[in-house]
Amino acid sequence: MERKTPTIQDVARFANVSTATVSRALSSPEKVSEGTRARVSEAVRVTGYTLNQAGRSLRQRSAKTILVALPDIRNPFFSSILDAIEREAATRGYGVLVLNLYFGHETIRRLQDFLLSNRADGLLLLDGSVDTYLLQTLSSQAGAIPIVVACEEIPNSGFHTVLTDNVDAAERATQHLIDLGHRRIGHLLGPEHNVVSRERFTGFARALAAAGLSPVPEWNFRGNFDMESGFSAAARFLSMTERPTAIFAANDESAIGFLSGLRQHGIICPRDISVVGFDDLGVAPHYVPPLTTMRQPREALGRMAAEALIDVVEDPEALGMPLRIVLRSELVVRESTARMARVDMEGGNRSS
Amino acid sequence: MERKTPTIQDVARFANVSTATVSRALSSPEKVSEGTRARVSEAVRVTGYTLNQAGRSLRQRSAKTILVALPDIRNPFFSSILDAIEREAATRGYGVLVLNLYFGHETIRRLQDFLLSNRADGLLLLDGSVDTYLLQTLSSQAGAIPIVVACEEIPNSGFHTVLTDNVDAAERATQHLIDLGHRRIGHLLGPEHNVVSRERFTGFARALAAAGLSPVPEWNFRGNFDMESGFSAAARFLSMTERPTAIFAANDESAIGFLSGLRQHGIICPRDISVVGFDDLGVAPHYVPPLTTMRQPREALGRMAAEALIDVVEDPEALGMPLRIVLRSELVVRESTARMARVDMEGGNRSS
DNA sequence: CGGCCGCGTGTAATCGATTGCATAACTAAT
DNA sequence: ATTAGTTATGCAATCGATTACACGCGGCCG
Repeated sequence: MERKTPTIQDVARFANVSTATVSRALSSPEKVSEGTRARVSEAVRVTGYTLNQAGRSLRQRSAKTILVALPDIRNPFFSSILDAIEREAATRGYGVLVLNLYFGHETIRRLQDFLLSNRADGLLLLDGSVDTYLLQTLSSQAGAIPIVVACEEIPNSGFHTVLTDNVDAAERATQHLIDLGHRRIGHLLGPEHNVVSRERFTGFARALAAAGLSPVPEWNFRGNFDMESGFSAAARFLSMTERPTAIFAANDESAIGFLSGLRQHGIICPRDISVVGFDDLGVAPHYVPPLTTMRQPREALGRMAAEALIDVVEDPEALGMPLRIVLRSELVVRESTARMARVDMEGGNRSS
Repeated sequence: MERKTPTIQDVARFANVSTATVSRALSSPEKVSEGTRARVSEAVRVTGYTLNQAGRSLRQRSAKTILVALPDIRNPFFSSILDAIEREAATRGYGVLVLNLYFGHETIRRLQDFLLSNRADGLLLLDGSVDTYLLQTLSSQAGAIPIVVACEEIPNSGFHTVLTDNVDAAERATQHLIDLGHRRIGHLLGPEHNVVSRERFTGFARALAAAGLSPVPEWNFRGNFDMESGFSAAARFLSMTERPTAIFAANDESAIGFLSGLRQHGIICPRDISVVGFDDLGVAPHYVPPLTTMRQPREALGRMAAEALIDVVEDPEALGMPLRIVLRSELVVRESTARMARVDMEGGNRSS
């Protein structure tokens, strides 16, 4: 009863072969004769043998594990990407380690440790705001740890990258508002130093410019990708006398917070204001009103990033040049955006 | 340039000591003289040494990693628990492997492999519907893999468990509706074979019974914890002539789907119906109307579960009896529930 | 018939860190 | 001065799997 977990030795003894043969029978069956193979299988069955990954890792210097580092697991946007990554990794026989990214050296050190200690074979980074220098070191050293950056771009880093067309998508989202007749259009921004956030602002500005509209700085509301920041932005919106008739929000969460804040003061979407979001969260179609939003192909993004990373892990030469995949987002029109009704000159809104 | 990652040997050579001393200097510094310790530190710094976890795992038969198995990472309820788990694990120096649980033997085998192959030292299970027999085998064998079940209870399993007071919380949620004067109360169920879902139903029924109300089977709407199922339930609700005036939904997501479905047909909450949800998702305070809901202490749950698991991993005797922690949920009253207005006898609702 | 090839298998080294045991150098006690 | 005890360190075995190399055997070719 007090037996330890069986090792390859036990299997070998039972099948009357050497451990080398057992190993071969299990990982390259074509190298052993049919009879031996059968005896080994049987022995595995009887002894209840399972591989000890630590032993294999040590010898092969690979852990069959990838490390996913992300800024916030709780964010449904990231968690659904993580989900896709896990699925892809699972089908290729890899485990997935997750790491929350906070600020400070502590985190970076942890990240480094995971990679350098052979616990993970590669890094899938879902955040562009990590110390680039350190990462470069990691990936260019002799150890050459494969890195794929997803969601956010680290400019000039030379890392493989999988992302969505943020600038273009933001431009199209804004264009949608313009097409509906809006001329007074504001933007609910993402975090100040966030790459994605900037790209979306760029797209927004570009659409305005293309339509010959001049940007109004007061209509750029500081935000933070979360509901609270959208809620606060609503307060600022309400305090203004010259208000926009439409808002492009950097993501759905802030859009929801914003709408929620407005509604408390009787400003109703889409009657009084049109709002387009970004991400197409699960709740978007069920919000009140259902949200018009840019849908990012989250599953595809996660899957492709994982694919790419594992490809490189298994064959560092696999991808020649640094890979750069850009996935197209799709505008989903629902009810939070509506055609401008009447004259545009009166900026005020009455409460219901 | 073509150097491999430095090993403990390199450090030893540089510091002019044996590998044994280096090992001790790093993991039990008190066993080494001060001078040597300094030389080793210096050597570590110069060589850029980092531990190879595979080597250590092999020798110590522990991976400093826990495995978290959950039914759906995308679900914000689970992802925020996962977040708390990761934080706790990080502070104790453990890595976190995640595993999506699907159905079928494939998944179970994977789970088993992870544990038996020494890739993880313990299992944190966020789902009660896994084959109990298999788990029992895992945890009672000589290997004795520590298991903690969180969120859901596996009755009579003898596993350590951390969960919330589902039955009681559901009873209190329902009681809240009763307190508001509702007498015709329905329930939007969770998945049929789900433990949590059943517990919440039990609490619901208990509250009804305590108030002397007789349950109406047609008012139990089949659901699935997701928005779509809530949305479909709304269709059934609308087709009924005798409708409840209040609904206790098994979770916020289904509550939102339900409300969204009703709203499309002009049934407005809380004017025409009161709804109480469960979980207090991030969107709950910003929904229209803001959702009354039972808030589960998700962070605490994740943290305590991780704590307990790591305690057991590090000292199998740490917890004597199977641990059972029950955390109390808290009713958050917002605007989706309102006092019954007039006579209760006319069940119909008019659209606006 | 001799040499070569290829297949299937075994032997033993190896991956990197930890740790039981041995040893040496001191200190303290008798 | 001898012995016992303590502290710091080294030696070498060990964890479990993989794999380079060697070997034996049978078949085939010249």
